[in-house]
Amino acid sequence: MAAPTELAVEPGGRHRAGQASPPGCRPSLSPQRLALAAIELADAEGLAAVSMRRLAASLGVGTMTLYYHVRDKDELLDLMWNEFLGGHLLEEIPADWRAALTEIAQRTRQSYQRHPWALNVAVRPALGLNKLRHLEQYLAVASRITDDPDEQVRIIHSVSDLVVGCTLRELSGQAYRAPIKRTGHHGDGPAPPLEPQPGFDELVTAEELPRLQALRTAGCQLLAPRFEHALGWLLDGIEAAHPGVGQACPRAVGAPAPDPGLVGTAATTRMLPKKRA
Amino acid sequence: MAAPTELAVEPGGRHRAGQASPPGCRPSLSPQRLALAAIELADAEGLAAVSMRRLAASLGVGTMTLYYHVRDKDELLDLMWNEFLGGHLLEEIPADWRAALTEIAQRTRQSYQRHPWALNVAVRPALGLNKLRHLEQYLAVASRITDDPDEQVRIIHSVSDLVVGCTLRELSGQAYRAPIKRTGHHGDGPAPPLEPQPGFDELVTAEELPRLQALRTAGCQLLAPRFEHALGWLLDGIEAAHPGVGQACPRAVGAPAPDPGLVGTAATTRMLPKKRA
DNA sequence: TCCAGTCCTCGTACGGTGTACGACGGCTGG
DNA sequence: CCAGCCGTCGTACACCGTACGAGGACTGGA
Repeated sequence: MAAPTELAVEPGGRHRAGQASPPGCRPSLSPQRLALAAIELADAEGLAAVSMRRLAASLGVGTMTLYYHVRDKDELLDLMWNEFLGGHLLEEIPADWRAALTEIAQRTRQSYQRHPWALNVAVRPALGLNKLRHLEQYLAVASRITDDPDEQVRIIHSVSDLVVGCTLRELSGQAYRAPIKRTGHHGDGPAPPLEPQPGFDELVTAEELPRLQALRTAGCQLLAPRFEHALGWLLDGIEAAHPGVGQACPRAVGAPAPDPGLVGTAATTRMLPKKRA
Repeated sequence: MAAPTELAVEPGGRHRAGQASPPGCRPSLSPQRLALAAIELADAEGLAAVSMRRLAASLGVGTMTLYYHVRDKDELLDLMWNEFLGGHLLEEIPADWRAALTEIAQRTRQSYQRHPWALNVAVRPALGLNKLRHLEQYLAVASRITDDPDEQVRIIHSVSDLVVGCTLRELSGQAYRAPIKRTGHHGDGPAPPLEPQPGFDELVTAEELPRLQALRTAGCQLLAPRFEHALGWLLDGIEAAHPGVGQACPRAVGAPAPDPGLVGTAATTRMLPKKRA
């Protein structure tokens, strides 16, 4: 469950899966199936549980079988990352640029929260097809704000950086408050309100940290989510830097809106090569 | 070299290192020394090279000796993280709040760039003393913008989130362009200008990604740094949300400015407990 | 002087990991 | 019938984190 993209997987192993599926069409192994199974594992038991042995076992095959479909564990992670990115592509992009950027950001955020392991994989640079699709969607919005390509890129990066940074912080925070036994449920409940750290008091009472102390006595919670505030400020800044953008809403631009079939079909496409072994 | 904080380490092992050093004062093992050695290792050969065996070897002791000073490898990572954070505390906080936030952000950024492994450790929630000091410095600035503690926290988070997100993206980008042999040098040279991905063209020429294609033909580089733009926008938004802050610069507030001695002395202090074994 | 106790070190061993190598069966085309 | 590929997988190796317990150095009290 909770696989980011649900789609029929065409068989065909290592070399060029482009052809039509052979008649005996059972859903044998494939990079995508590997990725989906690995994601399921990571969602359920954390990224550390994704070992080649466990993944193979969960697929009912021998360990080394995986290495026929995947060069590395790194490549497996790349595939997971690509699949993850495909999971939060928008079907339709809102006409208003603020709404659009907000929607993309929040979808991404939710996706990270559903698949916390993705943050540990995010360091990986692999530029997969879905990453490009994601960028394309961002670009569709940014191009309504400015015509300068460099500026478009700056806008996109600033928003997506904020998303990643904020989500990373939030997830480490809630990783704290559930220090052990990270079973499947991550965001259940609205999170306990107070600063949960035991022994927090001893450290903060140090006369060295007056403002933190004041914050604590004020009952302020350090881990409050409030991502929207930050994004709002950033968008305000962007808007101020690009006058004459706010009102002239140029109707719903024909969003690329990748038809669901396409998203899946080409997803088996090899990631871009990373090592030239 | 390049250890974030350089300071005399007092000996004394597991239980309460508070007392004065015994006469025979050779700099034996200590959590701090472990952390510093581990950081040196991680700087030189990446986080993956930091194994208990290698760390022990680099210190000239047996592997299991480490476990007398550290409960876990996790605790070692916590110590590294704490030491890392201590490495970019400001000695003096600029009077102007924009300059102050910018300086904190950039110092943090540079620190991440010097120690890229820290981003992989950043998922860890451990609230060490240096983390609190870092927060305190942020708070010293945020309290000049608003009196609302919750708003202060929101401001701090938004800035630091942007820093983390941006740095994470940049480092993965340059991790790409130096795919193998990640030796010590990370940011040498201004980075090659063009989109370096081999095979990038094949993917982008897909008619599915028109805007990316346009971007590429426009010669725009996707991995341009330009962190300052994003931060500028964010600060603009914050400033706009808090009118009457920009000009009334209330002189150089007496920054906590932890005297260098203090920063070091207490740094051996145990991290806050994470697992309640 | 002896002994008990604490601090610190470390060798060994166990179960886990990623993966190189080569063997093996089944299918297909000549 | 047979060569050759596709896909599978067992074994082995080096490395990892760490539980366990032995042992040495040094202390303070008897």
